[in-house]
Amino acid sequence: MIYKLEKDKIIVTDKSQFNPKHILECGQVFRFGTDEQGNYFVISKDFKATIIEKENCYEIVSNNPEYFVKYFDLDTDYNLIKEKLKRNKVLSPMVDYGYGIRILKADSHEMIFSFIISQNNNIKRIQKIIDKLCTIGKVSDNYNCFPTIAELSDASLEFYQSLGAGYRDKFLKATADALKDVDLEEIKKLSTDEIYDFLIKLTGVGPKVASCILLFGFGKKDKFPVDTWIEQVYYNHFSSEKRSRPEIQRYFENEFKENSGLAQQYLFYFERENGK
DNA sequence: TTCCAGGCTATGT
DNA sequence: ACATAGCATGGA
Repeated sequence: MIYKLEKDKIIVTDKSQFNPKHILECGQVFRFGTDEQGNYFVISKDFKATIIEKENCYEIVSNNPEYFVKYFDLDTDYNLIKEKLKRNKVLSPMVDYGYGIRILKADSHEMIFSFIISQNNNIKRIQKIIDKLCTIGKVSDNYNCFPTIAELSDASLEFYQSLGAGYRDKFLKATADALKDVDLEEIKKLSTDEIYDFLIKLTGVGPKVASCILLFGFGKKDKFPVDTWIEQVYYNHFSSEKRSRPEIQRYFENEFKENSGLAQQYLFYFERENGK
């Protein structure tokens, strides 16, 4: 057990496998930042958490501690997984570099819209577009909740065009319409392959975006999304042999199996922080 | 100015 | 099934 759950906060007692900078800046979610005191905060769905560093622990202060225990995957021991992954000698130093990364259990429809926006885009602009999208979400405290599917499908094409999302605006509108009468809780009961087939039919969702949604929004930790950064880290550190993105994905998923998603995050974080 | 960013759709072969 | 042009926007 790496945490204690209290009424209004969580105490994370193992700093070796929980680091807010690593967790939030490795690109799995986009609604985060630092406050005036330099504390990281994150907004997910309807809830907000602020992470305060103490000498021997982190305190996660939030309006829903139970939600954030699941969100930060605190019942999983990442040190065991890290030992397994470090058997790969190329990955090993990258695990040490991003030692505090955890795979977040984010909201599924929030991930669908977030990663449609992410395609062929940069993280700074993705964050700005998502912030604007959230202005139609209800206000809680001093922040906007992520919009519900009803709010998203009620929004006009003109609204989506006002986000500065470029050509992705019509993808967002089409997906909002497609999800209007879908219960994602029912989709979650399907197999991974069946969920993938459902996701990839959505306009603006291809193999990479679907893999990200499965990994972060549906808890499918055996998925290894391949984007430009992963392509780069593959050629820089693993092989110079030319492979397509689906081939690179299969290569890594076969190498890292049920922990592919976490391995992918170490690689992505390392390359983004250290690559040019 | 040109290139690139957590790629996808549409349209060829 | 695989290859590639075009795509909106903004920052380096």
